[in-house]
Amino acid sequence: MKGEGKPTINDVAAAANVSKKTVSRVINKSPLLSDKTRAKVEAVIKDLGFVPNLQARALALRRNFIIAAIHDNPNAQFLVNVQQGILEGIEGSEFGLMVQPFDRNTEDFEQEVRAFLERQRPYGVVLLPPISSDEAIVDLCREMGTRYVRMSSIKNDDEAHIVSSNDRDAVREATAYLIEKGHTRIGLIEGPEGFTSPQERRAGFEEAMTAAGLSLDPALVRPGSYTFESGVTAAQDLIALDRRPTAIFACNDEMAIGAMITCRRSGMLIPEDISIVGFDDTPLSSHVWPSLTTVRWPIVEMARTAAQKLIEPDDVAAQMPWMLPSSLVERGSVVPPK
Amino acid sequence: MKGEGKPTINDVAAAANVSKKTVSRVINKSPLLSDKTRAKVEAVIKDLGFVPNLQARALALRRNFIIAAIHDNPNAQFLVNVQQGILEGIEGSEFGLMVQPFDRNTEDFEQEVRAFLERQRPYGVVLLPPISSDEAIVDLCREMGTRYVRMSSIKNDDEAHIVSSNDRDAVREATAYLIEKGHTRIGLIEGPEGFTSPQERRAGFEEAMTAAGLSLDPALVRPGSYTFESGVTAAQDLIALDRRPTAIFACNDEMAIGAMITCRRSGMLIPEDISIVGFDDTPLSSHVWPSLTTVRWPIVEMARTAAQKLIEPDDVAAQMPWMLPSSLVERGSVVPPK
DNA sequence: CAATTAATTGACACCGGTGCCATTCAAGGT
DNA sequence: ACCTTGAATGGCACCGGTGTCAATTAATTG
Repeated sequence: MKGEGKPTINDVAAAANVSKKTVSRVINKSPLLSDKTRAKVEAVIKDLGFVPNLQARALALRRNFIIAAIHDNPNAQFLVNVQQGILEGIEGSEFGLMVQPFDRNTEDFEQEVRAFLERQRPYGVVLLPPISSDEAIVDLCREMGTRYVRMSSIKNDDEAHIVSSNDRDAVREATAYLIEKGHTRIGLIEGPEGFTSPQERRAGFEEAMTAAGLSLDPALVRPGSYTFESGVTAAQDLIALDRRPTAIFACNDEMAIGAMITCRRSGMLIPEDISIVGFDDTPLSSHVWPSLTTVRWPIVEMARTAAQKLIEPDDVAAQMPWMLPSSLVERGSVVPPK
Repeated sequence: MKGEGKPTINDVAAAANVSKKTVSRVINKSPLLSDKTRAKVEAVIKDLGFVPNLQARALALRRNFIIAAIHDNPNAQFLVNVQQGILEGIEGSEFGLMVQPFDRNTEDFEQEVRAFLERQRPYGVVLLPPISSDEAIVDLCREMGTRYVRMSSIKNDDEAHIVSSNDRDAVREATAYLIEKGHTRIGLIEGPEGFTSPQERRAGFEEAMTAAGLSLDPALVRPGSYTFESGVTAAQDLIALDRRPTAIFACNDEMAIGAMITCRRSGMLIPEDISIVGFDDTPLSSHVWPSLTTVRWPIVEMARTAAQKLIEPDDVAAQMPWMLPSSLVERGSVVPPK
């Protein structure tokens, strides 16, 4: 083991006077190995500063030590939180995190994903919403034998490869909180159609209203698209009503802040004249004035769990929780109605 | 090439009736190959859907097809922009993007970086600020023979491994813009000490003031730490002065918005009573009211350039630009003073 | 104590490519 | 026509690990 380069398994084997296979067993924590040999080899490994070459292992094992986060243009804060969570999940392991966005609007979107998976052969992939609800991609993972976990808001099939948040419960709780404060005319700004998460949020809202014996006035339910502008538009509609709502629940923070600014611009005081609740707990929500009461998605926890499920064996992964709780973050944008 | 698994170079070689080495030459675009053979092999590759195994190549070439972004807790938007840039830079290549944050405050920070580099052996790393100014990490890369590019705001030595933005020019331009509008008493909210980028920004500010024959009133220069709160504090100081500034230049958007909110809360109108300019062009800056005039860092371009420099040969990389222009984004927070 | 059986360890091919050098073959020089 | 030279390919070891199965050694049993 003279030379310049990093020591290899052969150097270790020679120095410890054992076969390379035995060294391999040590670094793989194989149980069929005498404690004496293990100790001897470990000492040599430490002494030489040996680090197993992941590329060689990847070749032999046919799987790379990489977890890939596959996404389609989610917002920055979300993406960063997911990355943080995944990194927490793989911390202490040998895995690395690879990030790969795709544009679902291109013709050969599926081909691109396939090409990526074939090239980098990640050990597992975390599918971020909204891509996580694309069944074609899930099929692709299955077909290629790539482990995957979907981040989503509901468990839409019986498979184990999913982590979710209980948006519905959280929104029910948030709405109940408004009702408890005394609000009865509550506006709802919805999310974009065709996705499960806005549906769940709306369902939670309805459940809370129904449970409290309140009727659902269709005039108080406005469409939205998760954008600031759509929050503005929806809020303009709501405050133009004869009987304005005394509170608004917006299905995400951006719309909530759009609504907040719109209300204020038309002379209303927040929260005195109208209470507002958002969803997501973006950094924005604590920077606005008054700070926004909102629901916090357990994004980091979900991502961490997803990553852990990927690197654990199937039987262990199946034991792990798949639904993590969202929680209400009380700030300054809610008071009882006048 | 019956079987289940993906076709390998051997399958291609057999089907094309050439040696695997020849196939290797084709996929490496080697020039010493007859066009006829190349065409034949390429047809077979396409026919079989052969994708070279990057892990095997990584082993043989001793370098992984991965570009790693190494950072220490930068903000979310910045991080995402960098990722986007790097991904643009490696688009069309076989490279993947790996993201790895480190905590510079831990004892064995350097060891962690080393362990990461030894394990994953990325082909190249992009060092994000503020980690990019850590010479120990740069030395580590050099020692390990890992290619690297530093994202930073000035070129502090004669090496080629750097991409920057010309903060100084941009701030000079932005300040000149304020002066041109008629402002003469301009407040400056600085960035944290000990980093090069705030120094450059301040220098640009001073250059513009000097060039316009304006003196630099020390009372108008307030410290800041790039946080919302520090912007609030600095603005409180500035508007408490007997002769208030008619404009404020904040070294980043967060502080600018902190200043904006502080001014408004003490009854001033923006921009009528005071003009404000920020730096960074965060999404926030177009969401506040009035929208913030700011300087846009060429983050995406810098990251793209950095990635391209990594995957190109040295002589090509040396030809690429290393300083990209920041630019002033005119919005609604600046008008001439009353 | 010999015969089994279980626990350790080693030999060797193989994962799928690339580097180095030998070989083949057509073209150019004399 | 013979020798030289260069272009186009092939052969084979090697990158640094792992899987399979055989070999060796230790422990157990009748």
